[in-house]
Amino acid sequence: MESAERINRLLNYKTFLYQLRSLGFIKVFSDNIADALGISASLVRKDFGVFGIVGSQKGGYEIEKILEKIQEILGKDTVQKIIIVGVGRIGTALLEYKKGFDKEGIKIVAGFDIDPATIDPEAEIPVYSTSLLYDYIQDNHIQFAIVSVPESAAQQTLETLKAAHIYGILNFTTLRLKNTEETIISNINIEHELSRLIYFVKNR
Amino acid sequence: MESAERINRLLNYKTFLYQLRSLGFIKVFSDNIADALGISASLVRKDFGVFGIVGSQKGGYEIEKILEKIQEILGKDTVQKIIIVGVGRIGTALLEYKKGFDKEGIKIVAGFDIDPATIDPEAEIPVYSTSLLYDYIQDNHIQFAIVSVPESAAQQTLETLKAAHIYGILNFTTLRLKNTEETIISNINIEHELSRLIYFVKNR
DNA sequence: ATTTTTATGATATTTTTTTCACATATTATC
DNA sequence: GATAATATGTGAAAAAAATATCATAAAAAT
Repeated sequence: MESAERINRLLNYKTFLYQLRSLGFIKVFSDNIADALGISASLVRKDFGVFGIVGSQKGGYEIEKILEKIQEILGKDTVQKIIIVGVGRIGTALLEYKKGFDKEGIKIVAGFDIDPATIDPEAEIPVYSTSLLYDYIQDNHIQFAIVSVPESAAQQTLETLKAAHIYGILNFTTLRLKNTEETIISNINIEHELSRLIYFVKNR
Repeated sequence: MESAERINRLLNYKTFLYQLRSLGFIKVFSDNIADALGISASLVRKDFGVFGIVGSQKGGYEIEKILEKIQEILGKDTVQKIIIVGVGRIGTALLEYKKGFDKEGIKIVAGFDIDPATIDPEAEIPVYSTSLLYDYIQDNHIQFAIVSVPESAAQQTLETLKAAHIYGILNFTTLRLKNTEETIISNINIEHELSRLIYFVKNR
């Protein structure tokens, strides 16, 4: 399995190459990508080598071919069903990302909330009571969840998800739980991001 | 200057030690921290060494002392003023983080939006018209901005911020601009986070 | 007071990641 | 068709990051 950093770069390649393609480009050189992302060309080539992306000597790489390969690596052939637990501000914002997610084979299939005013099982993306969370996961074989509940509900929510043997959690709460044998937890911490940014600006 | 990874760990140490302290702990061993964060104890000690955090042999580290040192390293003695450009779902969610940010010396001083319905200069955190953005930055010596505008406004917004010589940008749009001499841009891409999570679950 | 225990801190080792360098293949030019 | 130009792909080298090892100091036990 590849390192997190390498997968990050792969995603960055993808984003950049989508842009290039939309500008009408057909081919690209490792140098172009390197300049755009601020890394070295040899690292781009090494990544491509690792992922089995081949170009032609002197002719560079075909954008279309790279993108196909990347989608294959990321397993974007199968649609992944995701639920959102906690349909507050952030949860709602994510529900609205729908279109962008769909394009990438990520399908948000339901939301869960305790607030009766938020619950709406008839919506395009239905929002159910959190009390149904565990059973929904079981019945629909859900593998991924985004958690955007308030601090106070975080522990309970994460425990429920683990108990339901969910495979991956994108955690927006500040509570940090460790990965288990079954569940990978990816934490997003805006405050950390800001603090880091401030640190690097100050120590530039 | 330290690596991004090391600063990340420092922030993780901070979060974990806050938790420990709130549980009544006074001292901590490198082993405890290592176990909690899933890294090795020697890495914790190496980090501490680099940052000038010292413990006592056999006695471990004083939590209070570590936390003081971390705050010092992160420059949390001075309050940083931040603005939010784009007060939609995500922008509003961030405005509501206020309390958590304040605690960390991060002060959101204003929002900016083009929607007249959102503009409210009298609110606790005032929301102004985006047309005032450039002048506000100049007049108030703002160094940091969070950008959470829709895709269509991203390019324009980021250009304005760069032109206003802002030092750091936390970018929630999918547009990726490179750092300039003056401005560090930190990109947050939820779709990438999800894709990475899915990749690691699938290739576990 | 002496011995034992144990956690730090520094150094050495190992592992991982990135860069360098160049042979090779492919396209363009003459 | 031969020659020149140039971008890939790869294996070696360098750099960076993480881990292991262990002497030492400090607390606890005897």
